[in-house]
Amino acid sequence: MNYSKAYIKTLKETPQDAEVSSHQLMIRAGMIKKVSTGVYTWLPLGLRVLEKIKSIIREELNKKDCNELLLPILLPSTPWKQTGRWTEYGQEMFKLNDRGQREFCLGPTHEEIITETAKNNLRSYRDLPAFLYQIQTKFRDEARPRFGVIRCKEFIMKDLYSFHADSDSLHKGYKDISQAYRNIFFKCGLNFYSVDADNGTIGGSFSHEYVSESEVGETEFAICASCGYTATIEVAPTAIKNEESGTSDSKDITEVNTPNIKSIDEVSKFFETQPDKILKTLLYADEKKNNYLVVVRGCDEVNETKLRKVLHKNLILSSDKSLPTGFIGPVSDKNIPIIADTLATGLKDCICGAMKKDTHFKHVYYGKDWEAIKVEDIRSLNDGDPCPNCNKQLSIKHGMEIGHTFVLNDRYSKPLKANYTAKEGGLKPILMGCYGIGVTRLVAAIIEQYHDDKGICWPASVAPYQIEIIVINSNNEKQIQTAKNLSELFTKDGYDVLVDDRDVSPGFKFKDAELIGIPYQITCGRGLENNTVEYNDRKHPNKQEIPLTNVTDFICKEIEKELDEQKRNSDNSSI
RNA sequence: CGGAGAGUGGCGCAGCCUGGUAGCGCGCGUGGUUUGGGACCACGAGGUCGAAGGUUCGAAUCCUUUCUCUCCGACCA
Repeated sequence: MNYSKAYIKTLKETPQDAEVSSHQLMIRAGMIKKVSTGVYTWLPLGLRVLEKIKSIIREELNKKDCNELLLPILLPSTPWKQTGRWTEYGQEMFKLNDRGQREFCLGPTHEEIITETAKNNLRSYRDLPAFLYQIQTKFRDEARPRFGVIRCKEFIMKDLYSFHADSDSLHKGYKDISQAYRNIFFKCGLNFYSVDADNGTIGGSFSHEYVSESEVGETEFAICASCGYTATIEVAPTAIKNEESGTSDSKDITEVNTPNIKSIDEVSKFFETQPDKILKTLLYADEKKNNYLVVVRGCDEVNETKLRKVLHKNLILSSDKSLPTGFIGPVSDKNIPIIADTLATGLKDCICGAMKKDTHFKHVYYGKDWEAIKVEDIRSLNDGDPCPNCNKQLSIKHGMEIGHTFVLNDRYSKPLKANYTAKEGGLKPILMGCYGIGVTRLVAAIIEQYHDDKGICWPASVAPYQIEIIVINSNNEKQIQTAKNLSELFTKDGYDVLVDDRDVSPGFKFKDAELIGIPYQITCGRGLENNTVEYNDRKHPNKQEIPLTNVTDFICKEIEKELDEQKRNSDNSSI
């Protein structure tokens, strides 16, 4: 492809409404264009990367006997009502009616429809297991889309569903797909972790999140350097034990005037103590506006996923202003049910808000001064907490969720009556697993890991073009002709080549090449007088003159070397 | 949904406080000079200042309403 014919419009200046580097670079490199908040057009350069990633996914899944199909985006409400998710999914779902007032949604995910589709064809244990997947656009009415294509209202996802006769087969399938996922992410060049995760509203028994390491990620996870334990912060259990509690040496609860001392920070300074001697109390409410006081230690944060599991319902932080914000505490006559974190109930002689403006209590003891209706692990782990597996120190990292796998069991097959005839006769619900990869998000994840201050540095496996040939002077016949010849040779070898033949100054071409990040670069310029071209590697810049006769061999070897390395990574990662 | 901020040629911004007919850089077009790090000269095109209403002789500027966008939080298979 000649650059002069390519629809690649780069931007010199960083767009104002892009915050994270992948977003800025995707816009500057002309990969995407925003249409509305959380809705993007994929321009030709971006689309090329998307297609490369899709090919990698297809290649790895097809190896595992997965079958690609394409489900509709427009989905009727009926199966969603049968599984209960028509209401359970909530405001995230785009709903609409047709002219006959029949209800539809734009598919946010496809468990219901795939189960409906598959059940008619999977009638016997002889048909199982089966693996079906699609690469399809999903729609979610995100409350707050952000970070470019990382969190969107419309995005492309690869979703795979597996169908099994028994639990052994399901777990074998799950493991197989996990291996395929590792291969896919390694081939994309990513550093990633597979971590224990929460099932959310999808249901089922257990799940893993695939998280690419990145500062902008919205997933927080704990990792143990010593035993390899990994889990998202939502599910990682607290492994700290309470000391023996007791009130034998207790002092009497005392009211203290604390004018305008509200935050945990201010309270700990005022009392000259540490946050772990203070009770942090937050007011939560359920959907019916029933209030709950949630109590953790001052040094901890409430984990709302854990909290949801304790009460089996969704709680949200209340904006009710009737309680004195900053002075809320569990010691009161208000009769609001209290959910307490285990560690909070272990504190002796601690400080808490007195439910009265500008007042705190000191010498507060659990059991004597306050009690909770539930005492459970409802805090998020902190950096340095002990590992639940080996008790060594955990660290907390940030990452981006790029894939998620779930064991669903009969969560969907049962309500949708997807049954098969078992070997010993009789109908049984098909057991299912589902496995997602955020395809559009992967592009951003890769850029987050592969960029510098000049632009993107694509891994060869997903680069829109593997090779860029820069013609210094597009009026120089020899330079143009050499570029053309080289391009044909590389193309014949199966590589994608971009030839910058534009009549602009050389600096312009170099800057653009760096920005769009083509991994291997050849410059046809002054060296041609001695029959050499200049070679450069985007990721490890090191310009060198190479004789024209060697250049194709040289570059092909460099590319193969990079691809082999990624392949070795995935071969070594068997689980 | 709560808090904060922003809408002025394709992009990035100034002008607004203190009302008087819209400006800069980049990009774009034409001609010319250039050709190894976003070149130079000349000429040129392009904006009902997000929208509606109001105050005023006069509104990008002041007031009201509204829409859109960004950031922090809430929410998020």
